[in-house]
Amino acid sequence: MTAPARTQKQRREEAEAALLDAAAELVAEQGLRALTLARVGERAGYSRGLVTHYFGSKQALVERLARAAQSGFVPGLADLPPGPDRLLRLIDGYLAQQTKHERPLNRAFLLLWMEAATSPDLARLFADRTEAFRTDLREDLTAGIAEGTIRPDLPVEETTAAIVAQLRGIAIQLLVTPESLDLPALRVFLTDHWRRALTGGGHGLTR
Amino acid sequence: MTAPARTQKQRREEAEAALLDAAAELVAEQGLRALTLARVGERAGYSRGLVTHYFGSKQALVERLARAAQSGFVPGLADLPPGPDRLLRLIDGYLAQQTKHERPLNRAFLLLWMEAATSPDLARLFADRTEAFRTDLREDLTAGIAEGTIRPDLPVEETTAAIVAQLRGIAIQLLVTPESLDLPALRVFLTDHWRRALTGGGHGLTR
DNA sequence: CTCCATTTGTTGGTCGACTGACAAGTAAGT
DNA sequence: ACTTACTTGTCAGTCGACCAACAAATGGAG
Repeated sequence: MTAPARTQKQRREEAEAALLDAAAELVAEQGLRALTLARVGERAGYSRGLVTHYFGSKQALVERLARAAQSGFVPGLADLPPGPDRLLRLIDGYLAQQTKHERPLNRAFLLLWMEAATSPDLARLFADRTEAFRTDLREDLTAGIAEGTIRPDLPVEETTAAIVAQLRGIAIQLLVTPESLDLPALRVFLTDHWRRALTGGGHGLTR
Repeated sequence: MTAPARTQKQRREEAEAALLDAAAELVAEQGLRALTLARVGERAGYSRGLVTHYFGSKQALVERLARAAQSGFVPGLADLPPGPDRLLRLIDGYLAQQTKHERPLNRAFLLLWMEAATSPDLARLFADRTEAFRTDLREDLTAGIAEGTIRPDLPVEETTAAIVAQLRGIAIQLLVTPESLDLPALRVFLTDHWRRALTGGGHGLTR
């Protein structure tokens, strides 16, 4: 056997990825309470014992999953310079992301973040992600203030907190009762709403 | 025994209230996963069997608890007539409520609402409450538009959704990492923010 | 290159703990 | 007496963890 079908490294990585995918799916579908080691293993196409063998414990699996779930970003924003335009596109992009049959990791992120309310371990993990989110917004706001396109008396900290909370609040409401929100209309409304709020007047921001 | 210390009705009602209180405490502390029939009974000062006897099943207990948790209102608003002032006080009052070592029912409400994301039964229960919340806001907005204190082109539906989501998003963030938010500053910011947004200009609403 | 000892991947059995439900029993109120 | 409040015993199911075993891959010695 000089040329085995799959090397050990491959086998391990494939299995580990499959297990994490399965875990994300389960959380996305039914929340943490549906995440049992047996289900993860079997949905991934393996046996129930493998998860423990690789991740050590259920808690370790959840932590790994939580880290993996934090990678969700709004695409197409990296090229934009910080400023109000990027911020508005971030808002719009975030909301747009919630509509498309959300990838499991997207749903899993929100559900795990909610679980963090009653789990200090998770809370610590998610603090970073939230802070990174707010940091991006902070950059946009300070850049806008510096270039004069955002009113200088806008409270930066409070604004970032308000935006993050609003976006996540909408995302959660969409999880609970999707039909109670008109997401396309909300996208239009919120971009316009924040455009007005940042400039301080009723005028458009660009042009 | 012609004069018993407590009548049967009293005993039942006391016990039932104690059980519901205990259930709310448990959910507030650790979420639904900590809500076991045995714990509820024993924390309430009874035996583990009583919960089933009164409520029939765990699901029935959770539903009762969910209904009880929906009674949280911002006090001191009933006397105000619908309009932007009442709306702003509702926002401020809602946020103020999140600071004071939240009564268990307050926390329990949010946590159960989050659980509703992965539990259709709960989702149905909470749809009403959210709708009632939004209805109040709707009344304020339409009244303000009618009396001319709110800009007439404000999209009412989207605004109510945005406010509810924002308030709940903040409340959840406070549950997860309370220290990451400056609540007093947020109260000031948000009332001012919405005052501006409703009028459409940078002017104050009253006076 | 090949064989074999060793490591690593993977499985299924099993144990102890916990949980919800129920039923049979005791005590208190009517 | 009889109903209602309340407790205790118990059962069946589920779960996380550990373990012993088999299978596949690896690497070094001949």
